[in-house]
Amino acid sequence: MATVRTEKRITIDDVAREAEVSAASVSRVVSGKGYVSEETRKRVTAALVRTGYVVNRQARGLAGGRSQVIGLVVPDLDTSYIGAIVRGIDEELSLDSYDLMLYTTHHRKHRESAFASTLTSGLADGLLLVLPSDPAAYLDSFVRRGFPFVLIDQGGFYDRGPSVGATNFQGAYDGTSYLLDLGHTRIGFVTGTLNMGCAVERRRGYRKALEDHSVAIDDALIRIGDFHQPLGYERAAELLALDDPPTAIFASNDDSAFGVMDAVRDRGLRVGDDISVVGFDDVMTASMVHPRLTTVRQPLHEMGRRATRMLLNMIESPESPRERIDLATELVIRESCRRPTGP
Amino acid sequence: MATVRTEKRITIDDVAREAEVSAASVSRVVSGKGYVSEETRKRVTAALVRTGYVVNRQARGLAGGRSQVIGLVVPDLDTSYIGAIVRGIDEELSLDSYDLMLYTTHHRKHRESAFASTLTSGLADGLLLVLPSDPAAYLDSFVRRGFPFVLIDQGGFYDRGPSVGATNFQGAYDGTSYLLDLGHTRIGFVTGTLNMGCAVERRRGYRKALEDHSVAIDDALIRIGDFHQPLGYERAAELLALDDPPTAIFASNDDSAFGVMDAVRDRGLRVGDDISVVGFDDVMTASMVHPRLTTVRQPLHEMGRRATRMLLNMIESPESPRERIDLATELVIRESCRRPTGP
DNA sequence: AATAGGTCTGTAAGCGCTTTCACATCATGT
DNA sequence: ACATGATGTGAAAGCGCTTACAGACCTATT
Repeated sequence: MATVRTEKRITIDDVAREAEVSAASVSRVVSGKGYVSEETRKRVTAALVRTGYVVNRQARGLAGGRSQVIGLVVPDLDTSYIGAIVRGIDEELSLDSYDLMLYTTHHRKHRESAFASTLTSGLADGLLLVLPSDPAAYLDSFVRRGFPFVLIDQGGFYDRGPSVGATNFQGAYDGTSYLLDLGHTRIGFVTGTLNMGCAVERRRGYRKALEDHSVAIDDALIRIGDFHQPLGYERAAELLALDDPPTAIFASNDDSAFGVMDAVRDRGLRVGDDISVVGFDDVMTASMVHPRLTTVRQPLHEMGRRATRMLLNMIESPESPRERIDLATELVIRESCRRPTGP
Repeated sequence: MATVRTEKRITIDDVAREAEVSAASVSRVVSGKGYVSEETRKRVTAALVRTGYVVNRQARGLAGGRSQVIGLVVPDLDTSYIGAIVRGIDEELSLDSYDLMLYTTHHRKHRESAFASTLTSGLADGLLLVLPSDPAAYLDSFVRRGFPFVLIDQGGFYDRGPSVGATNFQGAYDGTSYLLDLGHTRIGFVTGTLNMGCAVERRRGYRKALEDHSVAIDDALIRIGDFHQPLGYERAAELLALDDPPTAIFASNDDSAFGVMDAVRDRGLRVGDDISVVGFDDVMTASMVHPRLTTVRQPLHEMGRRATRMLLNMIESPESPRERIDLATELVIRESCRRPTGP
């Protein structure tokens, strides 16, 4: 007898034979479009169950249908920042049973464009880009070719495509204002990577808040960071070593803020009591460190969802208008800030 | 004039026409298999460049070739633990220009099997599963159908498939021994999720080390955790509230260890000086907390790479033997442990 | 000189699906 | 009674690619 090696794959024709209808009818039942009589639907559904049919996505994609795949390009997977966004994307996608193709650029720009061409050549129906390093030429080509895409947290550099972001300026403004209202006047600021729009916006928010509260801007208090903990530590250490050190430090994201907290502690000071610290993002860890970090919450999860919903809409109805939305940030007050102790 | 809406997609026939050869020849040049004369190769290559052709993966997949996609199923993306593994996978994959299809189960088991059927129905050439919650029936069906897959860090529950993991037992043994050698005899242990093989193995390593050092096992010192920070905090708090509290605590992973550290601090004790803490994994943050965490390093990145390489081999040569490998862990000594202070 | 085999190429047959299209059938409005 | 349109169905044409397959042309080997 022949050895049973790989069970034969069940195709739409098998189902059609089983239900004694044409493959076209099966297709109509499965995809839910076109006219099908109640009778036929029943027969096919039964046959579907009996055979255990699973549609072949490749064939479907090829035949002109959607591939039901969307591509996601992210810089990396190391931060829970990305994790939160992806969770949102994921949720929304599974609602419409789309699949996710993941591309990690690791900040190497050439990979972004390489992915772009693969994905648009039939593999994906649309593209989500998180923090694209420098919204390069390929985005324009998407626009030209009418290929659906949405930028997430791209922060203002590329303005010809739909995007969802957060109110970075306002968030930083709020965080800084909170510190000012507490009575701080020497507030250090650790920026993010300044070739990213959001980082620039946050610095702008910080500046504007000081201005509005008639506090002079001291450039010595503004240090350039990179959104990561080690450099946050470094910058905070520099800030604290100043002759006239700040009484509070606002970091451009939580990761940096954790670095700042470490630096404060390593200098023998207490976070909160001696030096107030504010972060940005509100990643999960922010509420787990001690003292729990006061931070500007970005609705990352929601950003993921909204971007996905937007993309899915664009795919459904290509004529829908391209939006650009910024979700509201929110100051989350915890225990890392106090009134400054008088000299 | 007709409006230019979407630039016509360039197919293999376009290239063939441009190079004045048959589509078959183009295919042979692109895929690099079959005989092609130098002359033809040149012509085609030139045409390829001129037209900017990108192969349509769906069509290639359908036509019987590989889809050049591998599926990855992970529980979530919140931890840098997964991030490290994915980075390894990613690296190895891009070497062979494979693409990654990502599925996040969020620990919901039914999603695992749903993904399994989608992926195996033509979408992916192989599957990588990180920490499959409970290596269920679908794995058996993979085996039966000869569908290539590799389990990552699955830790011993399913033994019919190839896998790559780490020496969990030995790692825990080493960590515990280190603490014992330092002079600790009352060593608390916070387990991971015990329905996971690795968690069980680590507990076993802890026990064996005590045994080998002739230290009695006190079950009151073993608390069940879940690999996450909050429960780590909880369990450590319980441990420290004991009448005869431990002088050291070994957490089954770094995340829990961070919780333990917080609990120690919140009880007014110093990590290291008063209570030694050891973790497992060596995620990036472990070297960033204060004091820096002594931990058992798992080569996560390497695990990702090896698993991927293994999978790719299986895809290439289906007859290659199925391996099960465990990569060595390594104790990384930092500042979170001291000799116990005598009473 | 005859045969064997390697090299190279194009034709054509699908892969599994969706989607016209043409053709039935049926309820409705006049 | 008839046109009208909505409803339902299957045959067949691809989607863009890979891969036998067959034929043509070359060496080598007997």
